[in-house]
Amino acid sequence: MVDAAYEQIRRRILDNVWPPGHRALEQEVALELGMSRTPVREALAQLQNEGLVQVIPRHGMRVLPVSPTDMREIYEILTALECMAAELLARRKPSDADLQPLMDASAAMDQALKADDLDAWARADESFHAQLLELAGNRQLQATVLNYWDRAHRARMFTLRLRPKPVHSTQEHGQLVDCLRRGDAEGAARVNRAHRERANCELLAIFERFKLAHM
Amino acid sequence: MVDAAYEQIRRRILDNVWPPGHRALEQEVALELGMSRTPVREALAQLQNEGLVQVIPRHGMRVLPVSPTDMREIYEILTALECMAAELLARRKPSDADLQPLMDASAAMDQALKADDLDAWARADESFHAQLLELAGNRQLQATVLNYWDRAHRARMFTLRLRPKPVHSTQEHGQLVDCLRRGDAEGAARVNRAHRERANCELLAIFERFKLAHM
DNA sequence: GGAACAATTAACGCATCCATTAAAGTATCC
DNA sequence: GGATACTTTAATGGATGCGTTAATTGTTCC
Repeated sequence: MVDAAYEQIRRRILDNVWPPGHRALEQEVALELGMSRTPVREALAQLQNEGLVQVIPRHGMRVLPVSPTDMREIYEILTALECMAAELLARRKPSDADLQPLMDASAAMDQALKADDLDAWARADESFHAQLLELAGNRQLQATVLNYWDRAHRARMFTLRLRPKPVHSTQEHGQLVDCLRRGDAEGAARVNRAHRERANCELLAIFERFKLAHM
Repeated sequence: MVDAAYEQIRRRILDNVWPPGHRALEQEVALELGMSRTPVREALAQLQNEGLVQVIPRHGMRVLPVSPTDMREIYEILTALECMAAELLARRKPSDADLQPLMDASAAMDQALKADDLDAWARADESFHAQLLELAGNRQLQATVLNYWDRAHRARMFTLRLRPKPVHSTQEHGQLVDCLRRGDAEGAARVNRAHRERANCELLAIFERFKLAHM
């Protein structure tokens, strides 16, 4: 039941049903989820150290906003970790069959872009990076990166429609897959890093411009 | 009180008072810490997703061993994140005053090595890396790295007296500080990476050799 | 009228309690 | 003698209750 509480609260936050700044008492959350305070407490504690909410004694929980500073920090970390994932994968000399999921995701991104379906594009992009992590074969890394993705998720969704069409991404993903296929760890890290840094720049610029500090 | 429980359990684990594999029921832990099961439960949940214990329904908690695979994964992550920290710090063009704590820690390591005091050396080494993180100025990074350190702590302590005297480390730390002082981000990352990879190799080799899989 | 102090309310943190369920032990049957 | 089914035990997860404490409101004094 604590899992149910965790998942439901997490979903509400990620989907902006409970927007940043939203407050609720333990009791209110418990009532809404149809359970007692105990599992809610545990779920909130969990979400707190994942950085999604803050629990303030006597004031219940508060959905944490993501400041531009947070975003910068998170993207710095994600860049480092994902480059590492790319490098690890390249070192394993993956076969084409191994890389198929990545190519599928790339193709899906392409198609979504042609169809002008940004949501589908975002899903495919996420899938690409998830597959990359999966293939890198470091479970701890995977867990950590997934957590940071959660933290950045809302901001990404906000900027999705504010930034130029992600035409570069497909090409860059292609380059990355090439490096991986060649087992070129250095290259994979470099390409992925460039990809990430460009994307991060774009995002952060929009973020600052729109003064989305209140997210 | 949940904080007290968390700290006490964590200490017992890190100090090997409760060795890897140690089991205890919630009730027993609660009794030992002089509190009820509720705060213990919450502390254990926390420690579980930090990777220090596992909570098995009906069998209480179990102190998690660290397998060679875990160690490899953890060190991979730590390498990536610490290189990033070095790079970030170098980019900020730190003044000599900023870098003073690092040089102090380096000096302490030197001194401990001369006095043949491995524990003091380990503390100074930890302090060096902690300062590096602090100066890098990314809070999230700091929290994540500290967590991974905890996970690797026991293994490090075990290998401390099994590996050759860490004479290289001082020199490498010196090189790193030089890069930082010059604001040479690339160099800082490269030096730190080499430093980490060498140390990791040593540790993992010992780890495998002694079949410390049961830790 | 404003500020300070007191009283009341209510949210939280922990303890306790209870229902559920899994594990262990025992007895019976093959 | 072994295996299966049933009983019993005990640990857990969640609910509830209670003491503590902080916030708010009301009252009084300046």
